[in-house]
Amino acid sequence: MKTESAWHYDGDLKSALVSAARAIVEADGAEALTLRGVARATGVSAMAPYHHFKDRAALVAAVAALGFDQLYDEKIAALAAASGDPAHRIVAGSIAYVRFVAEHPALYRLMKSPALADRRAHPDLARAAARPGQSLAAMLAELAAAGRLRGIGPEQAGAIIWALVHGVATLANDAYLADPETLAADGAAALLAGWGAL
Amino acid sequence: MKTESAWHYDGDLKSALVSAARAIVEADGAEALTLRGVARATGVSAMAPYHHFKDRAALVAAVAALGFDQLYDEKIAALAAASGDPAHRIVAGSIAYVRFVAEHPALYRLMKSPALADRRAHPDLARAAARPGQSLAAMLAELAAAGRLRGIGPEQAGAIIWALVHGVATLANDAYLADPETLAADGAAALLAGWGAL
DNA sequence: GCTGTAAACTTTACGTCGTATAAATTGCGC
DNA sequence: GCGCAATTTATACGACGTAAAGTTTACAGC
Repeated sequence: MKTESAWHYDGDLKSALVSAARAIVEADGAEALTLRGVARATGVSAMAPYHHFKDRAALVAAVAALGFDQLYDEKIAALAAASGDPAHRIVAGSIAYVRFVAEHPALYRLMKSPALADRRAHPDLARAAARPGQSLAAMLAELAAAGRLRGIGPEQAGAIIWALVHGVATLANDAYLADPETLAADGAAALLAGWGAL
Repeated sequence: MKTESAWHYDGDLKSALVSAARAIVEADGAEALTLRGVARATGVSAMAPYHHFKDRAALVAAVAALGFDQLYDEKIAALAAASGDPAHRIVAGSIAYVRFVAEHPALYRLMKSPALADRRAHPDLARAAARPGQSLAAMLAELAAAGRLRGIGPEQAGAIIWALVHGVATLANDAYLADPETLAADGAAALLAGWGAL
C-alpha cells in the first residue's frame, strides 16, 4: 500500500530533480551527477526524469542555467553596491564573479563543462550564460563612449576581461592559484590601466 | 593457434596504450576516452592496461603529462624565435600557448580536467604541468629586476598573465570567443602596459 | 634441459551507468 | 463515473570501471 508517497511533487518533479541534482553537484562534484542518483534522491524511478529531460545533458543544462542565473544576480548585486565609475564597477564585478566560483566550485565546473559547449542544443542555457557578460559589455561601452578606452574596442576588451576573470576563477578552482579575488581585481585593474581607463 | 600476435609490444604496451589514448582523445574528445576502448584499439584485453596504470585516472594523467611536455616544447620554440625583450617574448609565449590549445582542444581539456586537479596523486603530471609557467616566471623576473614592473610582484603578474591566457584559450575552446591569438596578444600587452613594462 | 617464480596478460564476473521499450498509474475534461 | 493524455514504473540491453582468479611468458638457478 503505497497509495500516496512518491508523487506529492504535483507538477514539480522537474524542479525537484533540478534541486536534487544541484545538491549532488555541490556535495560530491559534477562527475558524481548521475541520472539514476538524482532519481533515487528524489524517490522516483530511474526512468522518471526522462519525461522532463531529454537526456542527462538536458538535466545538466538545467542545473547550469540555474547557476548562471545566480551568478548574474550576485554580480548585479555587487555592481549596485559599487561606486559609479564604470572602471571601478568592472573591478567589483570581477571580484563578485570570482567569489561566486570560489563558493560554488563544482557548480561552476559543471556550468562550463564541455558537454554544454554546444549551446545551440540548449537555448535556455545559452541565454542564461550570456547575461553576466552583458553587464560587463554595458560598462565597457560606457567607458568607450567617454573616450576612456584607448587602443581597443569595447567588445575585445570585454572578451579579454572575461577571459582573465574566468581564467583566474578556473585555475583557483583547480588549486593552481590562491587568492583569486585579489588576482582578479589586480588583473582587471591592470588591464584597464593599460587601456588608459584607470 | 595464436602463438604470436598479442605481445610484440615487448615492454612497450604502456607507451602503446598512451599513444592510443591520445589518438582517441584527439579524434573523439576526452569524454570518449575509455579504458576498454584503449585496450581494444591496442589489440589487448580489457584488463591489460591495469598492469601499467592503477586506474583510468592514471592513464588520463599520463596522456596529460605528454600534452604538457608538448605544450612546453612549443612554447620554448616560440620564445626562442622571438625578440630579446622579455615583454615581447611574454606576448609571443602567450600566443604559442593559445595556439597549442586551439590545435589540440580536446587534449587541453583533458590536461585541465578536474579529475587531475588533485596533483598530489600524479606527481609526474604535476612536474610536467609546472614547466610552462616557469618560463613565464623567468621572463617576469627579468622585467622586475630591470625595474619595469610597477605596482605588482613578478609572481602575481605571472599568475595573472597565465590566467588570462588560459582563460582566452579555454573560452575559445568552448566556442565562447573567436580569434584567441589576437585576444591573448592584446590582453597580455595591455597587462604589461598597465604595469609599465610596455 | 628442467623447474620454480614473478610479471604480463586474459577470462570471468559484478555493480553502475545511460537509455530504449512497453506497461501501469495518475489527474482531468466530459 | 469514464476515457484520454500525461506521467511514472518495470524491464531490459549494452558499455563502462574494475575486482578476482587463472593462464602464459620470460627467465633464474640447478
